[in-house]
Amino acid sequence: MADHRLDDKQRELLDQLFDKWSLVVLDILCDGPRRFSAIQRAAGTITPKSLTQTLRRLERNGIVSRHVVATSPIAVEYGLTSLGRTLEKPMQGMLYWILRHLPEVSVQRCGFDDRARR
Amino acid sequence: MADHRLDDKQRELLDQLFDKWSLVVLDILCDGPRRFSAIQRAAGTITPKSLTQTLRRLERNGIVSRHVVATSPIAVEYGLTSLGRTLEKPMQGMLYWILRHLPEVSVQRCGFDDRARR
DNA sequence: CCGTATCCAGAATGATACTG
DNA sequence: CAGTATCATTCTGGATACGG
Repeated sequence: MADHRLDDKQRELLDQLFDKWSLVVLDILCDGPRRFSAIQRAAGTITPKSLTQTLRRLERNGIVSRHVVATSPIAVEYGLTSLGRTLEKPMQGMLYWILRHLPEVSVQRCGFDDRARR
Repeated sequence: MADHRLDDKQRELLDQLFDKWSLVVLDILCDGPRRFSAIQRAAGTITPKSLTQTLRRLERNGIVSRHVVATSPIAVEYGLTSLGRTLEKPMQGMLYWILRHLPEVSVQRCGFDDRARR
């Protein structure tokens, strides 16, 4: 494995998957389809503008689907596509790493900052 | 699984691991320790400033180690720490996803853009 | 060789207000 | 409800030049 090296196209996609909100939104959608406002609430502090942007990009990449339900008032459901679901496992791997190793990272940071102060 | 939701600290770490260059650099270091200029060459177009920034941050997070060899001229070797190596598998999972699914993503993009044009 | 310093353009993001 | 529009600000990263 690893005879690769990322080219520009691949780095672009990487950037889009790992921008400020994409992973957070994807993580939410892993639990099932959600409506715009539900995602916004779950994500914490994201503004509607940023959320729209994030969802559009994920939709464009074929990872998220957008379904309009013509009720009144209107409802829009976002969910993972089949392509999006293939991303679920590797993504959870990364998120799990964060959960598991953040404490150790915090320790390392303190050590680094102490050394830097001297 | 997945009773979590990322808090601010966790999102911060996520942002640092997935900034423009971190994954590229980590990917290079997976193959073994490398010197500053070797990383720069392998990464493609990164400027020394950005590379320094990326390496410092990874070092601060305890993921990358920096070792100065007092030859003349000076040499500096960067490598993964033991903590960094635990990140290798999940990271390769993501990179592999990119390699594997980029073609499909490209197709999806074209479809999306076509639909948008109308 | 391994960086740091400075400057700067453009992208990303937040705040806020408004619409179908 | 599900966004869009606009403005202000911050943040990122490239270009370039220089220093230990």
